[in-house]
Amino acid sequence: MRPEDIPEIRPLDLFRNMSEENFNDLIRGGYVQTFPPQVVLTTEGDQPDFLHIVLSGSVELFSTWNDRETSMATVRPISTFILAATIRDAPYLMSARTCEKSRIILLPSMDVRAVFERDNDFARAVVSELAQCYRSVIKISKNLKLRTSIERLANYLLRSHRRAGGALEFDLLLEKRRLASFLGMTPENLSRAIKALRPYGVEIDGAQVRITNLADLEQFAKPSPLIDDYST
Amino acid sequence: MRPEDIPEIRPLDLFRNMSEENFNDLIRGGYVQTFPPQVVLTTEGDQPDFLHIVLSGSVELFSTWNDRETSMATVRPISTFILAATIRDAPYLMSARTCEKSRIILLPSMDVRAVFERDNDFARAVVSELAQCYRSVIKISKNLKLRTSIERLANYLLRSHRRAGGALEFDLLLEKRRLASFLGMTPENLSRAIKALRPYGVEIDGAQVRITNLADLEQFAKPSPLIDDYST
DNA sequence: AGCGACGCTTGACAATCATCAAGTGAGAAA
DNA sequence: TTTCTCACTTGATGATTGTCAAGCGTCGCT
Repeated sequence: MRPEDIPEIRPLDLFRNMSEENFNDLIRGGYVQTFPPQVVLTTEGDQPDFLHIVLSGSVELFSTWNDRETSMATVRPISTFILAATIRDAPYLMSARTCEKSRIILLPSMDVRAVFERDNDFARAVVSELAQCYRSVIKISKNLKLRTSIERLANYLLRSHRRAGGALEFDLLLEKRRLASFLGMTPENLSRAIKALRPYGVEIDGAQVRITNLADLEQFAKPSPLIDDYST
Repeated sequence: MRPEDIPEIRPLDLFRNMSEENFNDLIRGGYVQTFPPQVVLTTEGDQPDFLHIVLSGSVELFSTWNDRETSMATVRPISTFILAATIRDAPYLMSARTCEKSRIILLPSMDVRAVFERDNDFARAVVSELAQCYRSVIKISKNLKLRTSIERLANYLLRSHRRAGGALEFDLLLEKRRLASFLGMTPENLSRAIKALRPYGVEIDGAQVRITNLADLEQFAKPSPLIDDYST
C-alpha cells in the first residue's frame, strides 16, 4: 500500500479514533488495487474475506434472485461497504461491482475483526457506522413502500439538487438504467417518469438535469427528512 | 421495576456481557409499564427518550408519509426496538404502537448512552445487534424489490412454517391487514394472493394455515437464505 | 470510416396492484 | 339477545408498472 493512500482513509469516521498501532496493523495487511469497470468484487452468499474501501471510482451494490437483479446502492469515495458482513463474519447479502475504473483498498476481514476486538474506540466507531447504515436502509424501505416510482424520482432529484449545493442545474451521477434499478423501476418507466415530471419543472437531457420550478417540484415531491435526509 | 422482570432481560445478547454494576445502573433508572392495545409508544420524528423492551404482547413499527401508512415490522418478546435512534440520539424513523396488551420495559436513553460509553462489552453487543438489524432490513428490501406480492406471501408462509418447527399447520401470528401492510400490499390483494396460492397447496381459513403440498409451495416460492433466513 | 454494441426512448400491450363498494361474519358492548 | 363495529372477502374498475419491440444516437473497436 502506497504511503499516499493512508492519509486518505485515516480521517474516515471509522478509523479516526483508532490507535496508531492498530491502524498500522490494519494497513500493513491491506493492499490497494485498481479495477476496470464491471468487475465483481464480492458475490452475495460468499464469506467476506475483505473489507473494501473505495478510494476512487464507484461501486454498485446489487442483489439477484430468480434471474432478477436490483441495484441496492452505489458507493462513492471515500467509503467502505458491507461492513456488517465483515464484522459478523456472515455471508455477503449483496454483490459489489465496479461501475467505472476504481481504486479500492482491501483490508483482510480477519484483521478488521481482530482490531475490533481489541480497540474500543474502533468498536464504538463501528456502532456509529452501522447505525448510519441501518437508518439509511430504513429510509430506502420507507421510500419504496410509501411512494410511487414517480414520487421516488422526484425526491431523488431534490436530494441531488441539495447535494449539488442548491444548484438548479446538475448532472446525474448515475447511468439511468442504474438509477432506475436503484429507485425500483425499469429503465422504460424511468424515461416515462422523467417525462411525467416535466410539468413540475424538471428537464432532463442525457445526464443533465435542469430544475425550472423548484417550488412546484417540492410541492409534488413532498420531501420528508425522515426519508430523504441521509445525514441523520 | 419488579425483581422478577430482571432475569427476563439479562440473557438478551445486548445485556448478557454487561458488567453487573452497569446493568444495575441501567435497571435502576428504568421502569415497566403495561399498555393496552393501540397505544403509540414512539412517534417517528421524535427524539428518543427511552429504549423499549417488549416483555409480553407485541408492538408494530410503522411509518407514515403523505397520509399513507405502512407496517415495517412487528416486534415480539423478548426484544428491543429502534436501538439505533437511542444510541445515536437521532429522531425515530418509525412509530411504534402496541398490537395487543403489552408489557414494556422503558430504559432512559441517556442511561443507555452513558453505559454504552463506559462498558466495552455492551458497545460490542450493540454492534452485533445493529449488524443483525441492518442485515434484516437489507433482506426486507430485497424481498420488496425482487419479488411480487404473491411471491412475498409464499415465502412468508414458508418462514412461518419453519418457525413453527416444520409443522404443516400453524396460525398466522399477525392480523391479516397487518400482514398485508408488512408485505407491501393492500388487504384486498392479500385475500387474492391467498387464493392464488391454493393451487400450490396453501389453505388459509381465518388465522389457520394448512400447507398441503410443501414441495409445490417451495418450488413456487424459491426461498433463498440470503432473503429468508433472519438468523444470519 | 464503418460496424457493432449498448444505453435510452417510445409505443403497444399485458400484468400487477390499488381503489371503491358492497356484503358477510365474528366479537364486543349495551 | 340485539346492535354496532371492524376485519375480511369479493367484484368491478382504474392506475401503475413491467414486458416486448423497434428505432435512434453515442461510443468504442477494427
